[in-house]
Formats: sequence, C-alpha cells, structure tokens
Amino acid sequence: MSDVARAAGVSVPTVSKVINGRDGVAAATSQRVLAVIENLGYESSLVARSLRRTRTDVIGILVTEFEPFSTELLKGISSAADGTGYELLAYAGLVSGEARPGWERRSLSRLAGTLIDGAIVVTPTTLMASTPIPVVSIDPHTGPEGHAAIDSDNIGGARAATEHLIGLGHRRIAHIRGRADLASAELREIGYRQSLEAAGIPFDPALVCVGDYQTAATAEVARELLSRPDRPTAVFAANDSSAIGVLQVAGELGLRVPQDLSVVGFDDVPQAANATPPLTTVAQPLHDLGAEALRMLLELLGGRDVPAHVQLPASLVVRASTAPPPGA
Amino acid sequence: MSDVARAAGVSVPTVSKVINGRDGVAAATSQRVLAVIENLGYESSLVARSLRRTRTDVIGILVTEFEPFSTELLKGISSAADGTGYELLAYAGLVSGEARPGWERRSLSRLAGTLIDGAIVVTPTTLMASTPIPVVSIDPHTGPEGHAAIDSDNIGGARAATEHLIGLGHRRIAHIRGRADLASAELREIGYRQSLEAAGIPFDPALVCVGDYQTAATAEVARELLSRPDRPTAVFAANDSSAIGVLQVAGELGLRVPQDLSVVGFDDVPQAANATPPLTTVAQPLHDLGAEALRMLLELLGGRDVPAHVQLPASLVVRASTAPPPGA
DNA sequence: CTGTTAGCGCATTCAT
DNA sequence: ATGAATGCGCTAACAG
Repeated sequence: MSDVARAAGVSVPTVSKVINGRDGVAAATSQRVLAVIENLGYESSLVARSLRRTRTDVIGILVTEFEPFSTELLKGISSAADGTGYELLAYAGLVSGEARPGWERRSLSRLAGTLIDGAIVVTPTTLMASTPIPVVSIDPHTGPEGHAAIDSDNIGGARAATEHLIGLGHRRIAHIRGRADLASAELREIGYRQSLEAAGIPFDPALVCVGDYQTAATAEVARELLSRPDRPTAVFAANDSSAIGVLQVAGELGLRVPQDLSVVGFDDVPQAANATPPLTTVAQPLHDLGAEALRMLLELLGGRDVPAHVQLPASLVVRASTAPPPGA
Repeated sequence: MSDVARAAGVSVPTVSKVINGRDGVAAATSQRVLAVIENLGYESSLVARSLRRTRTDVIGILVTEFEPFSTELLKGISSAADGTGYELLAYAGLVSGEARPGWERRSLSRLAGTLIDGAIVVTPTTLMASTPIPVVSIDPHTGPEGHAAIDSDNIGGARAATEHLIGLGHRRIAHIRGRADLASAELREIGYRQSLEAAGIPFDPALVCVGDYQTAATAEVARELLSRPDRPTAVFAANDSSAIGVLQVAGELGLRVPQDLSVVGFDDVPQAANATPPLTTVAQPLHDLGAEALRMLLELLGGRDVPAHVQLPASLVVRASTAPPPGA
C-alpha cells in the first residue's frame, strides 16, 4: 500500500480511503490513486484488512477434509452464494489424518472474529457453546441444540431403507453403523431398530457392527460378519462409503450382489450410482442442505432469527444392489 | 492471548514462547500455561499469527467457484495433503457470478505473503509474471509458460474422442468448444481438427460452436445446431457439462442418443456416468492432477525445482452415448 | 480535502 | 526466566 501511496504522491491513509470509497477525497486525487492501483495490480491484503475491519464479506466453511460428502455440500453452498456478494473460504483443518475431537472449535477460533463473518461447520462433533460469529452446523453431533443446525431426516431415511429390505422378504438384516460420536449414526440405528420392531422381527445385537463411516474399517468388520455360517441376507450400511466396503468384501467372498446379499447405503454420493452393482441408497439432498445452510447463515448475518433446527427429507433410491433373499 | 496470560499469571510474550516451543521458559510455567490454554480452548488466530510469521503451514487453493471440476481436484489435493502437516484453504473469489479476468491475481495478492505459504490455482486465465509465493497452476490458460503448471493431454484426448466417432462411421461431427480464454478449449479443438484431417474429412466451420463449457450456454447453441436440416450425426463437446447440455436438447428435439445422435464429452466428472444415457467421454485424471499439483508445490516449498510443465494422460471411456450413425 | 496518530493480535528482539 | 518495546498492513478518529 505504501508503494501505491508513494507512486501517487499521497499518504497511506488516503489510499485506504479511496479503496473503501470514503468521502473526503478530491476526485482528481481519487482518479490518480485508482490509476496507480490498476497499474501496479495492487489488492488489499485480506489479513491486514480483516485485522482492522469488523466485516470481511467472507464466509468460512469448516470441514475436516475434502471428501465426497463435504464437496457435495460445497457445491450447494457455492451455488447459493453466487451473487450475494460474499466470498467463500473452505478450510480443512485436518493435519494429522486423525480427526481430533474439538477440531471445529480450534478452526473456528483460528478464523473467527477476524477472517470470516460467519461460518458453516460440517459434521461438528462437539457442541460449541458460544461463538463470536454466527454459525450454522450441518449434520451436527448433538442434534437440535446450541446454535442453528440443519440435517436431513436420518430416522425416516433409515426406516425407508430397512422397510425396503423387509418388504423384499429379508429377515436377517445387519446394520453397519457409523462413528459413535455422530448423531446421524445414532439416528440411523434408531430408524433401523424401529423398522424391525414394527415388522415384528426381533433385534439381534450380533447383527450390528461399527464401520466408522469408512470403507476400510467397514471392510474389516464385514469380512467377519459375512463369513459367519448364519450370515445375514441383507446389510443396511450407515453411509455409502461403508456400503461400498461391503460390496468389496462380498466380491472377495464370492457372494453375488444382489442375488446372495442385498446392500443398502445412505447419502447417495455420486459414486453410489457408479458402484458395481449400482447401489440402492437413501438420498440426502446434499446440494440443498448446503444451499439452505448458506441461506440460514445469511439471515443470521442480517440480524434476523432462524429456526434452531431445519430438517430436509431423505428418500430411498432403489438401484440394483437389492433383491429378495436367496430362496424367496 | 491476553486472557491466557492473565489466567496463568504471566505476560503475553511468555505465552507466545510456550505456544511456539521456544526455550527460555521454566518447565513449571510452561505446564501452567499449557493447562490454561487447554482449559480456555484457546487457539492462536491465523490472521494475527500470519501477519508476523513467515510461514503459516497453510496452502491455498484458488478457484472461481466450487463446481464438479474444481471439487474433484480438491479431493485429490486433500488426499495428497494428508499427513504432510499442511492445512488447506480453498478460496472461491467469485462475487459477481461473472468470472472477471484477473481474478487469480487479485485473489493471490489478497492471500499471498501472509495467509498462505503457497498456492494451487485452478484454470487461471492470465499469466502471473512473478508471485511472492510458490504457485502451481492446473489447466492454465497459457500452457507451459511462466511458473509450474500441470494439465492433462488435451490434444491427445480430443483426438481419441474424435477418432472414436470417425471409427464408428461418422463424418458430420460437430464440436462445441469451450471458453475462448482457456488453453484447454483451444487444444481440444486442435485435436478435433487434427483427427478430421488425418481421416481426410474436410473441416466445416459451421459445425463448430462455442458453448463456454456450460450446460445452459451449450443448450442454446445446440438447439440451433441440431435443428438444421443437415444436422451432424455426432457431437464432440469440449467438456461434460456441455455434453449434458447437448443430451438435454436432443431429448427436447426427439432425437434418440445414440441411435440418432452420438455424443462425446470431456473430463469424466462423476455425473457423466449417471447421465441418460451414460456418457462416452474423455477421462481426465482429476484426482491425480490435484495430488500431483500438491506434490509439485511441496517440492517448490522445500526449495527444490520442479519441471515447468507436467502432463498426465487422458483416456477415452466408452459408455452408451455413442453408436454408428443412422443408416450405417 | 489531506496527513498524523493510534491500535487491531500476535511474534520478536532486547533488556531486565 | 521473564517482561517491555516494536512492527506486520491496514483503517478509524482526529488534527491540520
């Protein structure tokens, strides 16, 4: 900035005023400064500016890493942000490869108060009591508590998936559940159990394993599960990554999907449709979830209130990984 | 930070030393400060810290917006960044909805020198002569000039696509090209023309339209193109978004794909496989492109040299949107 | 209308 | 081993 000031023959604060369109600057001076800025290709540093200003017109999106789930949300957020005048800053604060609990609080304090005006936090695991800036969380740990949150109908989706399998004639239906610290994992298991109960099928704890929402972790537990003599005829996996792990293991063990084993996932990330066979899954409206989260955040930034909890519907998408059980 | 200092009964600089592991602090004091930090959930502000320190251990990824192309790259970058100790900061600097040329220079000067140690720029449109930090660009405008760049084999991919259509018996092959300011658009048209020439098919300028790489823009020009009495029997679209626009228009006009019209795309974004019919396209290794860009940037950050231009192969993926021309 | 002064939150000498 | 002073690039308040 001092370069610009020197080249234009004015002081640094004058340049600042011109940039921010404050009045109290002669038109001729303003012209000259603008010309110099254009000439030098100067752009104010976001960092230094945010140190002094209250708002930066930048919204932060906090994720652990960029994987299919978070990037789908990003697309929705991005399209909803178009034309609002806000810029987007997506921050992946995962250094070690291990998601330490509290990452969202750490990332938030690194960015909040200065760099960003508001934040969208994806799958936070802890409850952030008070934040200096407006925050909307997507698919939070704690469900509708604390600040504004948005998720999709996890119980309803899980019920739709389980009832689909029951309707096909399955009775030995396993469930690979997700990470224990996420509310969505809990809710999906609840939906699974509700459906069994409604159909009069006794709940068998031996048919529930933890796959941590990850393909590799799921593959390990699935190997054991599908090697049992009394193996299940169907698996409801808590997300698509897990379901894909099940498909891999089924292939290893020589089980045909869906003839020998039916598999249902959750999320409907793009590769669900590209799996072999194409995966029957519960579609979460990831794009809409992101777009709606951004709209809620804009409301909060505008000083208006939003509902503490918004829920979007989840719907079953039947593809080729489910069929009646063998011998039915 | 002053809160921490006060609670621990020490001065602010002492806290700073503890955080940065400098020596000159008593072990007991250090313990106490650490405990207070844990207790208060304190995390140093990225902004303030980056103002004074030379490095932040954050890598910036500059994009215009988060769409399928850039988010696929993001996933590749993210997986390659895992365990390197660097955090990722993806910045979408597009406010107005219109990609102003020079956005990458503006975004870079906003973030460089302070917030980020290095940057990966996705599809830059202008050549940035000198940058204060290491930069790797993906799919740049100018091709192998300026700083380190990586892209895939656009000419080869376009030739593979065009030759596939010629091999099926097509001779009236249209090309919907991409944004004029991108090198990839230029290179893909060159590959298209080379293939025609090699097959002895005269080049017809009337069969080339500009679709700007976007579904909507493409749909408009495709409507005109496919309504002509002498309409082409095949279309090579410069990217998948364009190809999907062509599929839509073909549907509107009652043309069956691939019986009446063959369509080939470029990129192989996830929805190409999910299109109706599944799209024959040229696969760019987007994941690898991102991962390799990160590796190159790490080399540069380590003070080592990298090749000025890295090219990854592009390969044809034949799905269901191509067939011999009608009457063949 | 323009320049001067002060301070945002932290890291870094240098002095104690 | 600890604290006071200084500056990073910028902007707000005020003085000229």
